Amino acid sequence: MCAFYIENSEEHKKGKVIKMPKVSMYTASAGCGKTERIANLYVDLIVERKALPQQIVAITYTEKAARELKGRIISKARQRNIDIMTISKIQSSHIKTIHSFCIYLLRFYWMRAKVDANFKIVPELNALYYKFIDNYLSVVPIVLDKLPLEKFFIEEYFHLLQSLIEEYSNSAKYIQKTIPLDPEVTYIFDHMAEMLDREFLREITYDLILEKAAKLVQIPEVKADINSKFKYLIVDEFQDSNFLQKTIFENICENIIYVGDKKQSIYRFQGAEPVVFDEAAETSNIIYELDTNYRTNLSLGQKIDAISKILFPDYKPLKYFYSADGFLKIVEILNPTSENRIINEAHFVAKTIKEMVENGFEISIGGAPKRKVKYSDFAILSRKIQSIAHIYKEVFEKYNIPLEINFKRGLLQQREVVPLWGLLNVLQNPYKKSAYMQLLLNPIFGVNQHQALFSTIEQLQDLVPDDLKDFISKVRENLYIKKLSEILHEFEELFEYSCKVYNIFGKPAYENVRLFYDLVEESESFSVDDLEKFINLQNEKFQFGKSLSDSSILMSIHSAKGLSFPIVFLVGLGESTQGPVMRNPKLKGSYNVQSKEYVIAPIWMRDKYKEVKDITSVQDKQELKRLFYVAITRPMAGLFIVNSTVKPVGKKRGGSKSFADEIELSKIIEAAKEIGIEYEKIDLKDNEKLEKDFCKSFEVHTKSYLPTTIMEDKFENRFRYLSPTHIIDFKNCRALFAFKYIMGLPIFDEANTKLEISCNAKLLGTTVHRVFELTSLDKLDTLAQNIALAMAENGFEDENLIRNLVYNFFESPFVNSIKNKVVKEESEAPFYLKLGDQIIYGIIDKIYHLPDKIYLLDFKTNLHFDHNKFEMYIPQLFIYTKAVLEREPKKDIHSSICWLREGKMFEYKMASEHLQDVLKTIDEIRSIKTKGDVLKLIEESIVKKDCTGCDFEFYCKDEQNMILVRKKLE
DNA sequence: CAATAGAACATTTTT
DNA sequence: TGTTCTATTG
Repeated sequence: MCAFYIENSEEHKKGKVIKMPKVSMYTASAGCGKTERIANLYVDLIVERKALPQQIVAITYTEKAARELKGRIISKARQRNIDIMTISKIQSSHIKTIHSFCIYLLRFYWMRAKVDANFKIVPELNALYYKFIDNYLSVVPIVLDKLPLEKFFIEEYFHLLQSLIEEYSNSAKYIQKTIPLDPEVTYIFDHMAEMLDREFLREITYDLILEKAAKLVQIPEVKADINSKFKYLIVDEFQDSNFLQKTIFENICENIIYVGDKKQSIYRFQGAEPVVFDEAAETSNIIYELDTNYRTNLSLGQKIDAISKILFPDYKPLKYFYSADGFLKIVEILNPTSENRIINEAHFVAKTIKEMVENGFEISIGGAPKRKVKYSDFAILSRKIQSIAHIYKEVFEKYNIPLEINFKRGLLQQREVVPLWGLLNVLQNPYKKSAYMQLLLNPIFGVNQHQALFSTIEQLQDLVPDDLKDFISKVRENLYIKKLSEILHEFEELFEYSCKVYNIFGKPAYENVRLFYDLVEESESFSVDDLEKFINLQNEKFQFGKSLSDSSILMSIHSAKGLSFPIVFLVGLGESTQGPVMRNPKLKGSYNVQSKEYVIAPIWMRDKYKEVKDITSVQDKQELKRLFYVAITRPMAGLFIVNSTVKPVGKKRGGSKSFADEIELSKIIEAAKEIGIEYEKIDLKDNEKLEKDFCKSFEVHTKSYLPTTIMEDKFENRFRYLSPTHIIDFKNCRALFAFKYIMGLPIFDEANTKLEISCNAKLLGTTVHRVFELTSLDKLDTLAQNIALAMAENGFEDENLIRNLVYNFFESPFVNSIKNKVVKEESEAPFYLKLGDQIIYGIIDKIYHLPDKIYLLDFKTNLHFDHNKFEMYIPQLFIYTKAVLEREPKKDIHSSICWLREGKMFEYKMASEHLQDVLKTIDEIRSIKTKGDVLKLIEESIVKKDCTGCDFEFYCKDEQNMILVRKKLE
């Protein structure tokens, strides 16, 4: 059993009486007034004095939904004459997304949740996970045996780690239900859960927020405290919850109200399953079914009902409150070639909207009398938005129809747009490091992450290609005089940026870049700040529900959820549903509805793996149907379903299925006549003119001007960056170097004792280093506090040991002599050093700057001093000294290693033979090019070495293992 | 009828 | 680079 399993509810029942929350549930099809009902429930609770605003938690899944719900509740409260004090309480109450509520809980109970109180949210914690699994696999390597050996070992190894991380995070969402079929995988997951539990993380992912919160609310004392705070929990769009979120809900308070619609569950990529909804329904005390639709007009509603019946066999038709007229039309566009498929679709949509507005087409919405349509009555919804946004923008411009595009969140964060954003920032802020990184760290400018990370601002400036450097300094001269769009235009002319993007990232990325250019032009801004404001405003405009001008809107189906529009065009049905192709992951998981388990199968269990994969693909297809359902239930008065396809030339072979294929649109078309749905087929033959017109402004250069940045030889790339440890290890033992850094072999230990010692040693090291990081010489009085903090963070318990080591340093004569002279202090200072072609990076524990001198210190916690060991560290000391010398050439630099056990410091004297030695070692490392070289390295090294105590002696000593190693290197 | 060869396809959604 | 479909082969 995994450590993250929560106690089984059976045991709960047998043991002490645990109060289960009282659950009521509202299930409501689209348009049946869910939000309205929630707002009423909320206000009722307050009016009837059942709870205060601060005692009610209302949860949604998107920020937009949270804002909207809060707005609704407040306006309801005003209507009901609730006093202004209470309304202001509502303003600041817990009406928020599940994530922001959990963030609140974690920060409030940070000690119990074991997170740093000021944790930051980051996209991924892969480095941490890698470290954990790596530790584990070095102890129990059975999993590794299951990897196929045909590929070079290290690749397979990293691929395995990646899959483990991925599936570990996924499975955490299926609390109580995860079954890794392979016992070894179970153990690894256990290990990871344990490690994550121990750390006081300073950075945390969205998924981890929920995991940590789920664990937190199950701690009895915490639960009691939370329960005393909150009386009611209301969850909107409950169908989008996963098991983990449900667990959190069940521990917050005694009264839960779930509101949702199973048919609208479209967040499987976040672990939401319709089954979560079913389960909650089973345990709820009462289920209310809302079946009167207040959104859609009767005649349209009935047609949507008929289609829904085809999608979901057990679908029940609704009652419709408004009986005004409505229409539903399916249009199929048959294109001669795939080239203009989307463009033609956009033309059809634009043309239809134009005609309807100009002809004064009349609609009635929400029971109001008939009125003429305007542009803002139309919404265009698509499953994929970013690949079509630009095309729609251009086409609608031609028809002179204002179109708002509900941008994919973070166009500015798209990898192809980031360099442009970086460029604009670089122009205005010559000393902003992050701007240079945005500009350079991508395949277009080809600067490596490591290289930039350890560079100073000057070095970064040097990494800018010469022609771009010239461009930047030229543009800076008339900054704020030229519009940003003009600057970008020149940039594009000069560097053909969009063409490069097209060649590297493909068409959708290219279109994003054009979209960005268009936006910049539209904004007419002169400064980055203005541009940013403009783009944010574009986003905001729609997020608050009402557009300011009379314009149609294009948005994704996902973001249209919960919204309604007078007339909807559902487009993009002809787009393929095939996703990006990747290597098969080593583990795959899926929720098995029959067995009610989330099953994780490794690739080495071939049959099970296939089974799991099949389940996933079936569920993916079901979700597409729900997505289609969400789209067709948005309109109030009219719906166009547009499917733009390519006429098959001859017989079709292979390929992917489109959205329309997957939801079996053909079945719906078959039944169209019977239902009374209008159907039109547009067979395009001579739409040549549109194509030509469009392509002129859309020409794509195909020639690539990029140098190839990827070197042929993998080893070349691997050792472009070396750390001092690499060099020390290589000098020490070549076999160790090969095992550790080239082959990525795990470390074995026959007895656990050795492991425990080394584990403790590592822990001691990180704890002590953390104390040194926290403590600066001018604030020595915080030392005791820092020790306590570091120990809590790392879960290290031997306080005496830590104190000894730390005081050995801080009470040393050295510290006393410099204490009052230090002008600047740096901890864990990263550096980057270039020796010829070689880039070396490393981290210096401590740097003390005195007016005329600089002291570099490296702390050793575990080793006792002897002279040989000092010799061993000479390359490291040389590199440190050299790196700092380059930064501060005029100062006198003293580098030392500080053995904390004895409190002894040993100073290094720079010598030219040390440079020669390092260069020689680098040369040797860089000359390793083939597997044969690696093998030679190992064989030569083994003969002459005594390996006692080495982490890798397991390999060298055992002939059987050596046979395996040789086989891998053949 | 079953097995196999080979061609065609393609980058999403959100906190 | 894996999947999925069609055409071909035995």
